[in-house]
Formats: sequence, C-alpha cells, structure tokens
Amino acid sequence: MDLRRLRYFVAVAEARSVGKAAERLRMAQPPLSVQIRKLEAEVGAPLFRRGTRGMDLTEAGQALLVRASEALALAADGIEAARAVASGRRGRLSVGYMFVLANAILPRLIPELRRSVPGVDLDFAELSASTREARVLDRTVTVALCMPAINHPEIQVARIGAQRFMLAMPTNSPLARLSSVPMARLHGRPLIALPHPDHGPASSAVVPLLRRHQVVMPIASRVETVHSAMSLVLADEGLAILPACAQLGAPRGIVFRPLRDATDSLDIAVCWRRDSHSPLIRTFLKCAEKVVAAL
Amino acid sequence: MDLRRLRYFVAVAEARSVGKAAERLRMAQPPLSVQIRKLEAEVGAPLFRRGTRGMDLTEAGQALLVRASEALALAADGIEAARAVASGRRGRLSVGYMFVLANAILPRLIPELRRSVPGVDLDFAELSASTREARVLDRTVTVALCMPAINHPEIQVARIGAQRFMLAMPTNSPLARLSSVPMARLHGRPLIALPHPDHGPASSAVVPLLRRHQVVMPIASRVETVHSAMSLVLADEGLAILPACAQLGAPRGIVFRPLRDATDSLDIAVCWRRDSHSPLIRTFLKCAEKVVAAL
DNA sequence: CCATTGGCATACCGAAAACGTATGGGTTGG
DNA sequence: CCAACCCATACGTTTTCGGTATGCCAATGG
Repeated sequence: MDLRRLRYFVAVAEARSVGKAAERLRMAQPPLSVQIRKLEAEVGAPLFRRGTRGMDLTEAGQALLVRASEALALAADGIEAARAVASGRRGRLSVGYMFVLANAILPRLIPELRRSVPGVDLDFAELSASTREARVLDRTVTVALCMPAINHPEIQVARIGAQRFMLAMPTNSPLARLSSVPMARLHGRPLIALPHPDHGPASSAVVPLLRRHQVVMPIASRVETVHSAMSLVLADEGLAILPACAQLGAPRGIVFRPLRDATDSLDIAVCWRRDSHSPLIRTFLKCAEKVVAAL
Repeated sequence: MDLRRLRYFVAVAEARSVGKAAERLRMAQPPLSVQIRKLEAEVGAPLFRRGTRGMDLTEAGQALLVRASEALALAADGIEAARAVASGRRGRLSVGYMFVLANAILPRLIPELRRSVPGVDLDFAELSASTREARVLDRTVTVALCMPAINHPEIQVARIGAQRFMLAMPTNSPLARLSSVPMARLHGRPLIALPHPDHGPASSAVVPLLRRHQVVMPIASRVETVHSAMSLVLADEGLAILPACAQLGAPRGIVFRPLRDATDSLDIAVCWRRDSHSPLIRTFLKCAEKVVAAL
C-alpha cells in the first residue's frame, strides 16, 4: 500500500467529503475519488458510507484512520529526525579522551558542548593509549581527544593546542627547590618512561628531547599511564617528564617544575575517522579549541 | 514522501546491500538504487555510507530506520485492522436492549456473544421505549433487542421470537388462586397500561386483545416501564398484562398467570439501521435466535 | 412536477514516475 | 593484470497518476 493513498484517505475522512478534501489537497475531485476507491479495493471493504451530503467513515474506516494518521506522523517525523541528525541538531556524539587531558579539559568542555548542541546525546569514554586507535576506527567513539595525535591514514587529526613538558618529582627532591630545572641536571637520574604510541612500547615520548640536550637518563620503569608514572615518582623510583596538564591530576607529594631551555611540547589533538561527516565533529572541534585556548 | 521508498529503504538497510535487497524485493538492482538516492535527495543528506562491500547506515539513516519501520508496521496493521473490522473479527458492537428482556435473555446472550466474537468490544445499554428508535438511527447502538419491534422505514427488523401475554397481580389477589385466568374475569378491573410504541402514549399494547374478547378494563394508570407497572400492581393499583418474560424481573409479592383462550403475544425482535452492513449484526442475530429458541 | 443544485463516479487523455536492460566505473582478490 | 563484485547512470517501455469532461442520483425549491 502507498502512503499517498493513506494521506488522501485521512484528508477525505477529516473533510468528510471528497470535494472538500480535493480542494485542500489542491487537486481535482475525480482523481481523489479514484484513489479512495482503489484503497477500498485493496482493503476489500468500503471505508466510507456515501451519503447525499458527503462521506462518512465506516467502522472499518475508523479503525484504519487512527493507524493511518499515526503512520503518516511517524513517517514525517522520521524524515525530520534524519534531517536533524544530518544537520547536527540531534543525534549522538561519543567522545573519547585520554586521562591526562581529563582534568584540564573535560570540566569546561562538557558544559560548553551541552550548551552548543542541546539536542544531542553526549557520552564520554576514557581511552587507553593502546586501544584508542581501534575505538576511533570501529566508531565506538565519534571523536577522540588525544595527546599526542593518532597517526593513521584513515584518521583525520586537528591539532588544537600543545602542552610543554615538565619535570615531575617528589616534593622533597632537591630539584624541587629550583623554580625551573636546567636540562643538564637530569643527566644520570632514573626516568619513569611513558612510551610514545607511534614509536613502540620500548621507546619513550621524551627520547628526542633528551637526545637533543645530550642528556642520558637510565630508564627505571616503563609504564602505560600517567597514573602509574606519578605513583612511581611518589615512590621515589625516578623522575617523570610529563605534559603540563598532568599537574591537575597529580596527588599530594608530587611537584612539577618547568624544564629550562626546553620548549618541547606534546600536541593536544582531536581525531576522528576521515569518512565521518557528522557536523557534530566540527562543532566539537570548535568547543574543544575554545576550551584549550583558555587554558 | 512515499511509503514505497521507505519500504525499499528498510529493505536495503536490513540487507546492507542494494543488490541483496533488490533480490528479496524481486526487482532489478538499478531502480532500487535510484529510489534510495531519491529518498536521500528528499531528506537532503546521505542515509548510507557506500563501501566496496555494500551499504552501511549513517547516523541519519539509523534515525530514519527506526521510525520508518514503525510507520510501515502501523500502515500494514491499519489495513489489517480495517479488514478485521469489516469481516467481523474485531470491532465494537453496541447492543441496546429493553429492560423486559434483560433478565430472560442477557445472562445467556452475553457469554454466547463473547464466545462467538472474542475480538470484539461489546457494550450494552438499556433502551427506553421513547428513545430506542433514535438510539438506533444515530448509531448509539448497533443493534437493539426490542419488544415489540421498532417500526421505521430506515430500520431493519428480524423477529426472533415472541412472548405470550400474562396477567400480573398481587400474590393475595383472588385471581391468583387460578392456574389460568379466563379473559372474562378481567372485565371491569382496573388496568395498569403500558403504551404500544407505534400507537402513541395514550393507547395500550393490549387494546386489541381486550377488544377481541369484548373485555373492558378502565385504565387506572399509564406507565412507561415494566418496572413501574409492577410497582403499581404491588401497590394494588390495578392489574397489568405483561409479556411472560417480565416474570423474571418481578419482585416478591407479584404472581403471573396465563390468560386462558388468549394466545396473543408480543414479538421479540432485533432491529438495526438498514445501512449498517457490519457482519457483527448477522452474528448477533444468530446468537440472539439461539438464545431465544432455548427459552 | 420539473428544474436546479450539490456531490460522487466514470471515461478518456496527457504527464510523470517507476521498472527493466544495458553499461560504466571503482575496488578487491587471485 | 584480469576477473568478480557492487553500486551508479542512461535510455526505452510500462504503469500509474492527475486533469477535464461528463454522467448519475438525491435533495431542494419554485
């Protein structure tokens, strides 16, 4: 059966007249009359009682009317919903983030997002360094807040900021008395190493920085998360070189100091699948840029 | 928008492929492809991501899919419901009845009806002699159980039985000692008169009976309902000549006796609008005939 | 009693939409 | 590099729809 027929049927039922309904539908009366009879033929029973003063629904017609009206409304709503999702007024945005950024960014990003896209269902998921790429590729998250960016041909990256590296150490460390730490003072001290996702688990994100300053730090431990790095620093297992934003999640007993003469930084990036064309991605990007710029 | 497009869309979404969907829809692939693109043009956004291994819904497509499926189901259900109503498998049957018949017929008729048409909503309404015709004409009731039948050109009547007249009197009346009362014994006694609906309120349903036996009964009171007639009989205001079935609703203190040599009876009839073609009417008629035959 | 009016149904024709066949283009896999 | 697969485009044919003209029936009014 055809939705047009149902639309015509509802119009005739409401106007209680073929002629009146035809006028409202901006069409001639005869073809409308034909369509109604075709619908009746399809049902196999009369839907109207033809009187001398118009048409009146039969019981069968009344049963059809309620459902046909609902079906029409649902179909129209479906089209509208699809448009709303395509335009970004409604839908779902699943945001992945890495824990380092959580404390610095999420508290200001989330309200900003809710204000920008009030009709959208937001959901947030923490990503680990080892699975973040897969979560973007399989669309578990629509966008990912990463540090550093994901490097993959199918994934689009937008750099929205950077965080300088800082030295993290126990409060009672002698270096903590300096307002900034010269690179040379790190030489020979044990390092708690975080791997750079692009360089394999055996490397460290700060290898280029150390090499450039000809500083050698023996690797005391390898950890996967900033959590772990700070735990080991607190246990006096070594020093960690972490992006500045990690400060906000640091426990008591750890202090951060800038590295003098080292302007190296780690990018903050928004990453998403190249073939995701949701307008929500651009909106998210705007919000994230705004929040990061105000850091 | 067209329901066919939505049907095609759902098929493609479920098959995740134009070709597969076309096969299931028993049509060629190209026209289906065209219809999908037309739907996308109507929405104004792509509904599928075209991959090399088939099609995959976009977020907008997912939003449309749920509503389109519901709309399709509702439309199909609407057609089916109309057919069910037209065939009498479902619907509503509003039964009007006159109180005289209630006690004798309804207790057996209602279960019989519920068994015959389990999907039908039944409702019952007592009719008064003065309004029963209007209730049938304005379709407040679909059928009416009447005694006697309604007489109106627009109303169809099926006689399903008859009830003999009996004499109703107080238990302590001298006539109550007879097992049947000769007509002559009524001569001169006061009558509680019920009007015959076809003969105006000033007449009585038993005028022809009395006249044929050359019996004259002064009219003590005129009442509208069998209730009232029996109340007045109980108050010793006079005698009433009532159809046999009225016995079942009679209060203590009233006895009924047959009238010797008087075979007059009042018809029990089912009445409905001539232009009501609901199959439920015929079903109702069958049930009512069966119940009345077993009286 | 006949004419007129109002409303739906039918007939026919032109226009639009959909379907099928043939074919192109891009990607995957051997 | 060729074959297979899948979707998109092009074009001719067929179906269906909408418009105009007209018929039929009942109710209304002079």
